[in-house]
Amino acid sequence: MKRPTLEAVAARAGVSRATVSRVVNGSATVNPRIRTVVLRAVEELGYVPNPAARSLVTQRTGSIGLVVSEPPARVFSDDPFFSLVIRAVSQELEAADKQVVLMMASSPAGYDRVERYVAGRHVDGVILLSQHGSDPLPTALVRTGVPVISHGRPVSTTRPPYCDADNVGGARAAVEHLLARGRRRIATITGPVDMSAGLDRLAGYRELMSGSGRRSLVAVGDFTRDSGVAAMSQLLEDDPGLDAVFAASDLMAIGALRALRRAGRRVPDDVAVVGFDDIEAARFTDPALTTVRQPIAEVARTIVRMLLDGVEEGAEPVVLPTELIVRDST
Amino acid sequence: MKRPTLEAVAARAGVSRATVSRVVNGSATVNPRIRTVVLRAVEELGYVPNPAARSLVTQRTGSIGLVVSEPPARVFSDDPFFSLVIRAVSQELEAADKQVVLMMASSPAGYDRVERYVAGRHVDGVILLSQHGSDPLPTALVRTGVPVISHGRPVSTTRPPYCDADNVGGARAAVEHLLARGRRRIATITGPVDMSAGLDRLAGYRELMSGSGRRSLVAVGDFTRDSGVAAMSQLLEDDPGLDAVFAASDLMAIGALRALRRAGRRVPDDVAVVGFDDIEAARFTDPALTTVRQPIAEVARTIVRMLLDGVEEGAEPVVLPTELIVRDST
DNA sequence: CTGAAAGCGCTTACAG
DNA sequence: CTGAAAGCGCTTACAG
Repeated sequence: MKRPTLEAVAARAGVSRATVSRVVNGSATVNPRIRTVVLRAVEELGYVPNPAARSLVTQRTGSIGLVVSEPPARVFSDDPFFSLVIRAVSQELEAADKQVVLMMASSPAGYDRVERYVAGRHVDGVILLSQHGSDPLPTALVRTGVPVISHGRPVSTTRPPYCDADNVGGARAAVEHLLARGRRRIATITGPVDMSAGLDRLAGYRELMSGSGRRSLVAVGDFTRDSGVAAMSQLLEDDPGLDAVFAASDLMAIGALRALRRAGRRVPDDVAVVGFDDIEAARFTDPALTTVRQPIAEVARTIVRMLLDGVEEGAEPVVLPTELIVRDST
Repeated sequence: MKRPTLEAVAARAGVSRATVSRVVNGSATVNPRIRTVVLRAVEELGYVPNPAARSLVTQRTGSIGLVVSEPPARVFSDDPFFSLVIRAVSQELEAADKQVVLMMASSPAGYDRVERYVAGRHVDGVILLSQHGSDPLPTALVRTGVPVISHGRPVSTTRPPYCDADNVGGARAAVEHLLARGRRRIATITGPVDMSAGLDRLAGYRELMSGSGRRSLVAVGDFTRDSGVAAMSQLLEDDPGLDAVFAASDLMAIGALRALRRAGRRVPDDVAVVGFDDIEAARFTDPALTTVRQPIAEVARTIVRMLLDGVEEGAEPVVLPTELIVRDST
């Protein structure tokens, strides 16, 4: 069962290959009568254009690479954030009739593979997700000449254009809220300190703390629940009198809740807890979690638009506002 | 900045295009000395093969489509199960040096788009995830002639080869455990009844209940937390004396825990709860959740192997064992 | 082991 | 508006 080619359709319709090509690609300059005949032939033969042949001549593929730069053990691990981002991005891309090629990279071999793939022009553009400080990919990919947009502020020396949520502002709002609630000894559990989301949320916290003349109390986490448990236990040991904690992710906040429960602290009576992300699970904790919501879909939409609009290196980044969602944990 | 072609490399190395092609593709029949020269030229020019040209002649693309057939609102919503599966599958695929094209389909337009893409031979094979009863995609994709393997038992009339976890056995083990713990009025919260995972887990429950001469007590859910809350409330209304519930997903079990808490029932004292999946969150509920673990990575590995081995329609399905993980909720 | 040549299936100036 | 023809960048029998 060989697939019919343009040639076959042309023969059947009694026209040239060029004409069939024009009809298939929706060119305006085709006689309506002929168009109808060609369309019928396409239909009858079940013709579907060969994408390889097409992109060989057009030099475009219609695909966009979504590069997730993470230890594979974590990427999708259990963190809904990535999932939500990936869904939002791919939805936007498909609305623009682009296919999404999902690439995970987490090892030198993985970086190589992704770089080769992009350099080989398998994709017309790349969206970079979740980069860490040591990540060689932003630089390598920008060097291929393929358009690159970063999801989240890049930490690499190469700075592709990016869109991000307002992490600093969100953290600020969280701490402000805690202060307004009368909390005085406010700790934070940070994200990975080699990622901009981790860094920026910490910066927002520190800014407000030092601005109000208070001492920072910091424990480092990595966005996972388990790290939230460990960090909270550590904080309790460092300052048993703390009365609030701002966790840089909801997952870590969930871990913190568990550590607090184990330590016999009541939330929010003894310790208030604020998370970040507003994943669905935040509504299901006991007590329900106060958290900072990110405009995930909007960031995705913006990134796709930037990529399709051909935004160049050096362009102004776009930073979208976050929103504090107050529930029962504060 | 034009990309160098095979031609350019050949010129630089002083050999024919055919020879360069052989070297690049690792053909054994090349004089080692020549190979070295060619490799140097490739290096100096930064040559990367053009995939479109290559696949135009080889008729292969090196890509595998991962088709997720779900309302976009749910796919990645907050359910880590999909994420875990997608990660596992793409890891296996990349180990086999295949690229992963992620395709979400949830509307007639989406189905069409996916079908055209596959029919256009953008991919060498397709893995089908999460089909619902009314899903036209299995049939449409099988008809394209592209190899299709299903993740999970298909519910369509067309039956592509598949690999699945032992859903029936897992449900059976959950109910057996509940019976062994002395529970007598055991309810279940089902998954969507147009999906095989929902159907099979319900079948396992029913089988054991009727086998032990008990009446089934069923509420329908859709795998989400919210549906777990609603279903549990319903069950409590239907039979206030129930002493156990088997939820067909951990997320629904989490919802059930919340509904039970609200209703003033203690877990496990008044009501024992068992989930299904063993996602990470199951360790963080209060009390920690007893659940049925699925071999997600193993299923993924098997599916990829089946696809690459060219398993044909009509082949024996592979069903992998599940395992009961006992924690504090029973 | 190597090269000349055909051919994969399209698109797109260029004429007419 | 339509067609003949060149060309996109590879791979692979086929000779030698």
